[in-house]
Amino acid sequence: MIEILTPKAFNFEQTLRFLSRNEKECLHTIKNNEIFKVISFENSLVLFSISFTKHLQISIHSENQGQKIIDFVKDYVSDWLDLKANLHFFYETAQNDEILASLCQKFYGLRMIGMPDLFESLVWSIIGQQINLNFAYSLKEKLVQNFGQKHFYNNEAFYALPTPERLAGLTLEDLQPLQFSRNKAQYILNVSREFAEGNLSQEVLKKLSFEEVKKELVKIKGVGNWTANYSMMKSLKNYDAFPVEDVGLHNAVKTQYGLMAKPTISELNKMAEKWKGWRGYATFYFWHSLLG
DNA sequence: TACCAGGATGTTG
DNA sequence: CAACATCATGGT
Repeated sequence: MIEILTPKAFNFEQTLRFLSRNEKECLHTIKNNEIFKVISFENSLVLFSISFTKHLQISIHSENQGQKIIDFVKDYVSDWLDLKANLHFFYETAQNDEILASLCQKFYGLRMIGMPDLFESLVWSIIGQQINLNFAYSLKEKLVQNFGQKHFYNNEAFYALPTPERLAGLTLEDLQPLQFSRNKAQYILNVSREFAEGNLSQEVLKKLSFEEVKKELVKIKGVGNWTANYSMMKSLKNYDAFPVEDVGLHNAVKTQYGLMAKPTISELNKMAEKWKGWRGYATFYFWHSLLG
């Protein structure tokens, strides 16, 4: 058993609530308050699980339990659950906005559940463009089950995202029967090829400034402002990345502020000035409010 | 049936 | 830079 100490402001209950938001989610599984996930490490799959009693307990359910794997999984979990952020500064900023402050109180200790793998967040956000979330999960499930990596444990299948190389080798005709629109399929192929050919990598982007990273991402046809900001907040820990075009955010803001209509982009940009420095984190809290 | 859904691209003024 | 048209799939 591997233990990861958690900061004071850490709420495992809300973490589970977020990770359970859709039954079709196929890149992790939750059973009895334990989170299972398969990730790829040095060309092999590693299944691990996370439970919580006072602190996080990690179990690795693969043959290889070497120290390198343990360290890799610990880093992954710390990144995924965003254990290193200092929420104090976010909550301090939130005091500028009564509505956000009340969400912070309600969800105290909720951390921005991310996607440590940039490729995953790009694929997922492209899938989610312009369609409802439930259908998006359904598309992701088909993509993963058809082209992803399968790992068996106790006669149960766990899936990992297809590699960029696997998806880069596909054609539109492979994806359209799965109900991907032609544009959506093409956008996913575009991103996959950028990664597979080594034109785009998380390591290189980490060295660039906020604006430089966004510029690199938006170069890819199919990645616009929303997708770039989504991936930057979920994978690159840009806590101020702000997907202002997000319909879910619009709905949440309308509800939380009691507005008659959804805010326009420019209205929302103005409102979000109060969250500056933490606009991505604020967005995540508003999204969480949609779970009811 | 028209409109909406965790948008993006391209054209036009 | 803003406003619009177009894309294209499923749900209500």
